Amino acid sequence: MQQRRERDRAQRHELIISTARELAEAEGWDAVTTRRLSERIEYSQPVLYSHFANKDAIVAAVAEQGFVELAAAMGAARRKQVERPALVRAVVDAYLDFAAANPALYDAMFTLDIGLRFAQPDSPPALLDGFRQLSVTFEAVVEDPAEIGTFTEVGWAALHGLATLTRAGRLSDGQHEARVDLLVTRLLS
Amino acid sequence: MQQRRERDRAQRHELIISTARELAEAEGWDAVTTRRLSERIEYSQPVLYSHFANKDAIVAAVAEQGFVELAAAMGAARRKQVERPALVRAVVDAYLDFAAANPALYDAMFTLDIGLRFAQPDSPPALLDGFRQLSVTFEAVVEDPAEIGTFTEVGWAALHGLATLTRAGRLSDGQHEARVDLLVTRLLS
DNA sequence: CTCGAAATTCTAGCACCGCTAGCTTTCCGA
DNA sequence: TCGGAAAGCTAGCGGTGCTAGAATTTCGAG
Repeated sequence: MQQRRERDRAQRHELIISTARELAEAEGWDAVTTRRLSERIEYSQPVLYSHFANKDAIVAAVAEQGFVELAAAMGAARRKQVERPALVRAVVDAYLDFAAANPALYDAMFTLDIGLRFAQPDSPPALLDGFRQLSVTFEAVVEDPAEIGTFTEVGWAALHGLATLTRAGRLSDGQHEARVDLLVTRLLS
Repeated sequence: MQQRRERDRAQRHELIISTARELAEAEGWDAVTTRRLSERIEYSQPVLYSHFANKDAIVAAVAEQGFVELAAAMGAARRKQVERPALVRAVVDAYLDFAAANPALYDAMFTLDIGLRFAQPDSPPALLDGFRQLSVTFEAVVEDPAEIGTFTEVGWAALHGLATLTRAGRLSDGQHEARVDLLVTRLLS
């Protein structure tokens, strides 16, 4: 009985997150208002606030889901390729494809920038996992092991820059392959 | 007489832009509301709308100012250094220093992402100028001239990624130099 | 089965947002 | 000095995130 209630509550918690995500992906984050969101889940606004401290916390929950999925996508890509040059390329593609396929989700993770810190006790494990997926991928191409951390950060920054500038329409169309080729051959090999 | 009025009007136009910029830099773009802005310039809200179509147009005007200044900063750095490795490094530093020194301005240029397109007739010349500053800088380090455009886009993406991730506090502290070194030696040389 | 406290949910409202219709004031040439 | 034009303001619209307090539902004790 008590458990039944907690189960229902957890279910509604997830419903809020998935509904916010769908609405954002369909119409952008500006369309995700507490009114529209509460309407969609068929509860009143205050119910949202019994699950989350504020709207930012809802966005942060969506972002965390994104980090889990991004880490999984890179992990899957890594497991499919073992040879060196193809491996790096596969993970890079996985990252950029993820960003392109889930623009609103990627916004929640990076652009909207709720106060999610890295390398803090409160930062979600998925966030560190994603970083580690990149790190392990680059291990093969960097000589000095002490350099891996820095190398990963620079590689990640390059990927993030490509993802955001592409989304903003600020890079020339039809040159995507050429850019990724250049990045992988010059920086990541 | 008529001219006097036009001069006053142009002056107020600039006042709006600079006030918006100062307010954003001091308290973030969330604090830049039409009410607070009109209060600061000591006119009522509708006056803002006699100069700009909407609030986004004000942000876009600030962003354009940013593109002018960024292009100038890179140009100045380029003119101070002529030797090859130091040249690239100087321009890269100029870019990252600019982003770090003017976070709200950089947000207006890239993150807030008003509908500013690149390579369109309506895109401000300063925007193309900035791209050209990078392009000219990289000319020396890329063999195939046909590759310069792609090379510039990738280099720019890496810089943009570093700037945004650094601002968000998502890269490890105290490793900035190491990251820039790595980027310049591996990608941009 | 009934009652009443506790848990849950909703209504209604706050202060703020971007934006604008329409009134009031100021300007300036005839 | 006057009157039309230009300029600026007040007040308000529909929207936002968020919340106090009222209304409802739940559910165990008697």
